[in-house]
Amino acid sequence: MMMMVRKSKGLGERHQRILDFIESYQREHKHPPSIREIGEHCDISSTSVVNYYLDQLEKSGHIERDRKISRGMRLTGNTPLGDMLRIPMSGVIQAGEPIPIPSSDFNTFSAEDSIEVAMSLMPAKEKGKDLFALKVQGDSMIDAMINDGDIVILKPAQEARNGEMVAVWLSDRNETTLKYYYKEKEGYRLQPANPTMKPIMLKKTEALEIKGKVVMVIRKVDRYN
Amino acid sequence: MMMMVRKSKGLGERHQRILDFIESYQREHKHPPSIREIGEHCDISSTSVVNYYLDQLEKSGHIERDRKISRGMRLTGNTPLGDMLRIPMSGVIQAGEPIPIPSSDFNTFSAEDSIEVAMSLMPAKEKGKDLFALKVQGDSMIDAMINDGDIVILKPAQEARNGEMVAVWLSDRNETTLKYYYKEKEGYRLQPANPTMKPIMLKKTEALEIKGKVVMVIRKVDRYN
DNA sequence: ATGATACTCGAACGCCTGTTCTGTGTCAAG
DNA sequence: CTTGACACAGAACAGGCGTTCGAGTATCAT
Repeated sequence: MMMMVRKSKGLGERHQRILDFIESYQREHKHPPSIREIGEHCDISSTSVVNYYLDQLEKSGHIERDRKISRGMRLTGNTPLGDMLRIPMSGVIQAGEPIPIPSSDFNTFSAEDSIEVAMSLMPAKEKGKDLFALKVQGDSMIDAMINDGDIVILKPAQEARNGEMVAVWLSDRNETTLKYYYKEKEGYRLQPANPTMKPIMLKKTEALEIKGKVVMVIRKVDRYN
Repeated sequence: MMMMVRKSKGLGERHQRILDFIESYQREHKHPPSIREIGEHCDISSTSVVNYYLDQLEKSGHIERDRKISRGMRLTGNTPLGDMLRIPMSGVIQAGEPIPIPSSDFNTFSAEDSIEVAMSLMPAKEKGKDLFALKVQGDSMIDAMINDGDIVILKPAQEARNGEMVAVWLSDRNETTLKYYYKEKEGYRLQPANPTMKPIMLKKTEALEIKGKVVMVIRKVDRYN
C-alpha cells in the first residue's frame, strides 16, 4: 500500500484539492457541488470521507456549511463569487520612493489588505489575477490627476505601448511617477494626464524603468465625514 | 372564490413576491430557497404552482435555473450577492449643463446602464441605495482632479457640511462644478481638490444649488488599448 | 505487542426536493 | 354555451443528497 502523507497541522493535499474543486465548480455552475461530486473529482470513493474532510475544513474555518441542505457549503474569507476581483494592496506609492511590487509568493488565503472590485468595472482583458493596488501618498501625483489617498490599480509590466499610462521609476531623478507613455524617435515623452501640464521629455540615455500599467484609479471621497 | 388579478404581461404580484423572497432568503441563508420554502412564504400551497411561476420567471429572464439541482436558482441581471452595489448611470456631467438627477421611479429590473461596486469599497454609511453615477464629459473638472471619462458616484443632497465634496449648480455662472464645500461667514468657499488651484468665493446672495455629495470617483484607464 | 490516532471504504437509511399528472375554478373569445 | 388558455391545488413518484454506522488499514508513541 502507498504511503500517506501526514499533516496533522494545516491543510493536507486532499484539503487543498477539495477547496480548489469547490471554487472551480462554483465558478462554473454558479452553485456549490454535492458531496458525491466532490468525491468523484477528488478521487474519494466514499461520501463519508468527503464529509470527514468537509468537517475539518469547517472547523478550520475554510468553509461554512449548512448541514442537511443540499450543496450547502461555501468558501469563507474570500467570497470568490465569480464576478468580484480581489486585488491585494501591496503598499503605498509616492514620488520619492520606488514602487513596492508585490512578492510573487502565492499565498492563497492571506487576504489581508485587499480591495474588491467588480469584474464588470474592469477594462478589457485586465481581469487577470496579477493585478495589485497601491495607495497614493502625498500630492506628488496631481499632474496625473491623482490625489492624496487615491487608490491606483496596476498590472505589472516592464514595457508599454504608446498611449498607455504607466508607473515609471526615473532613477536619474530618483522619482516615481505616473504618466502616459510615448516612445519617440529622440527618446521618451511622459505626458501628464492633466492636459494643462507639460510633458516630461527624456533622452534615450536617461534611465526609465517601467514598473506597471495603470488599470484603474479609485478615489473614495469620505474624508471629513 | 376570490378574484385573481390577471396580468398576462409583465410581472404579477406573485412573481414579484417570489423574486423578493428569493433575494431576501439568499441574503439570509447564503443559498437559494427550495420550491417548498418559496411556497410557504408566498402563500402558495402547491409545489407545482411555484414551479409554474419559476418557469415563467426563467423564460422572462429574471432568474436562471439548474433543473434537477436542489435550490438551483439564482437571480439574473443584478447579481445581488449581498456585497455588490448596483448603481445606475443616469447620464453625463459637464460644466455647461445641470446634473441629471435620476428620476425616482422605482424600476426594479431595468438595470440597463449601471455600474457595480463592491460594498467593501464604499465609504462609511453610503451604502444606501439612492446613489447614482455620472460620466464626466470634458475637461472642465480638472481642477477637481477629475478627468474626461471618469465616473463619479453621487448621493443626492440639498445641503452639505463643511469639507464635503459636492456637486453644485451655479445658476449665476450657468455652470456645474465639483468642489469641496465650506460655508463661511461672508458666503461660501468652493475649494478645488487640486491643492495648487484657488478656491471660488461666493457671496451669500449668489445662487448655489447643491445637487449631491461626491462619494467616489472611478477612472478606468483603458483608453488607447 | 498494544493501543491510540488518523484515514478510508462501502452500504444502508431516510429526508429533501424537483417533477409530473390529474382535477378544478375563472374568464374572455367565438 | 362551448372552448381553451390561465391560474391553482394536491398527491404521488423517483432520484439526489447528507448522515450514520460498522469495519478495515496505516503510522506512531508507549
